[in-house]
Amino acid sequence: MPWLTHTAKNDVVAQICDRIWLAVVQRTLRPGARLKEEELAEIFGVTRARVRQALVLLEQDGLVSLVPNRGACIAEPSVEEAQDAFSARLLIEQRLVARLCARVTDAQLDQLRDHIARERSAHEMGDSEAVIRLSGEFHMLIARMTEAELLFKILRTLTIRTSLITAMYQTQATQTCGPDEHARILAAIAARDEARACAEMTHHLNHLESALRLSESDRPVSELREALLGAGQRAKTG
Amino acid sequence: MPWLTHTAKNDVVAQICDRIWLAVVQRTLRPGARLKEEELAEIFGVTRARVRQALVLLEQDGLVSLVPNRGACIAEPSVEEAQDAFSARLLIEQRLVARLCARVTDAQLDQLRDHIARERSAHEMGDSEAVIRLSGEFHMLIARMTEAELLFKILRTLTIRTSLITAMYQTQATQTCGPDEHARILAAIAARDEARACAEMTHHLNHLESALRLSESDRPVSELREALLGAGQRAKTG
DNA sequence: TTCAGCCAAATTGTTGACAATTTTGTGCAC
DNA sequence: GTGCACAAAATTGTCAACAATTTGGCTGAA
Repeated sequence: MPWLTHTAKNDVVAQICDRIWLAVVQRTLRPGARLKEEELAEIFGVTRARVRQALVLLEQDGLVSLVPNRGACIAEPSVEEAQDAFSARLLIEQRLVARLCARVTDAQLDQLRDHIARERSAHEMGDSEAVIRLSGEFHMLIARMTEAELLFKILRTLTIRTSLITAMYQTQATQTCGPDEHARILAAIAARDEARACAEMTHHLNHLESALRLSESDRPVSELREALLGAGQRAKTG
Repeated sequence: MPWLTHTAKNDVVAQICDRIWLAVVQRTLRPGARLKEEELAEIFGVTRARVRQALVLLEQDGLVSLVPNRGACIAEPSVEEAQDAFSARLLIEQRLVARLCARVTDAQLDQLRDHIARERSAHEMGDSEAVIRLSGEFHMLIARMTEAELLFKILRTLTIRTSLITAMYQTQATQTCGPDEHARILAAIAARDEARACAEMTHHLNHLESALRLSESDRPVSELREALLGAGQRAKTG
């Protein structure tokens, strides 16, 4: 079910990746959390070798940072990295949505409509896990429909990155983007209006980013320095 | 020295990756070539585990295809995949070069000039290995200078892909792009002319792609079917 | 008290042997 | 001679024990 899955098969390693990713976006696993191989191995009922493979894959996706001889932990993307990720994602998704406008079929439009309906349903039922999953899946669905395999792959890793970033920098205000903006994107695609679709996608991603604490003024106290120097010092450095 | 290197450290695995990549771009290892783990392990004087790690990384970069229980071989990107790769690379590099125009320093310009000089030198001396390496490095240098870490990473894997594609589909006519087009790109960057820099980069990449046998009419006879049916049959199928 | 040095515990990295799978080769029936 | 079944070889996948590295605490001297 999860869309993150690396290989299509019933791969144990891919399942481990998915579970870790899910724990991160659900904020069960906080950024910086230590990931001990043996512990994970026991949790998932596999050997350490499998866990190790999963960690390597997750590092490639930027979800965990892997330091030689010192183990793995959930990555802590900086504000700059966060902005980079959104910037890259915008570039890719603009291209994807434009491309889809030119080639989308009616069947695909129905599929997208169906997906948004499911998003709405999950939203109303308050199933936050489904909301998160489906929300990401919408973007991946568009990517897959464009049949640009490479951009699809790139977007997959970028989505993983932004998932982590969202989990890390999110405010109480906006947990996830509602399905409404997705609907607007879909409408533009259905109208085969490239410019509008691009604009809606841009708006959507900018909205997503702006709902995070990425400004200088109110960063989260995740960084040790900031946290320990306290508010008094921050005025000086800023 | 090689710019492909995955991790900055003196990582044995990264070296294996580089050696394999180099063998591919030098056409010593042809697409489709079988990569037996034990064989590689013996060649590089390492254990199979290391080779395995390298193969996983190379698969992520699209240089080798890895089939469960059936081993690894040099990937054989289809024409569609080749076009996708160039298309994606164009998208990324346009962005990168535009971004660099806005932030390039004089020192960086000197560095680029110096690089092109080395390209020229290698070109004149007929050192084809250096030409290939430096040619790729020029693009990576631009990417690094923009300080967009993510786009840099993405471009790295795209460059690996296009290296393979070039090796696979290249004609006798153009082995590699000469340093002249790089010089034109640099000139546009030096003039801080975003539009022109983009255009030059676009021209350069299109030139690179158009020098390959990517058209329907004359595909390489890499596929077994094509190769063994012979020219007589090809007329029928085409 | 403080800090360098050192030892012990915990954790990661590596290896080689073993299991599972696929491929290749052989023989038998038809 | 052809096709199928079965066995043997080659190759990949997995594992658990062992080695190397780091971390934290302890001791003892300045």
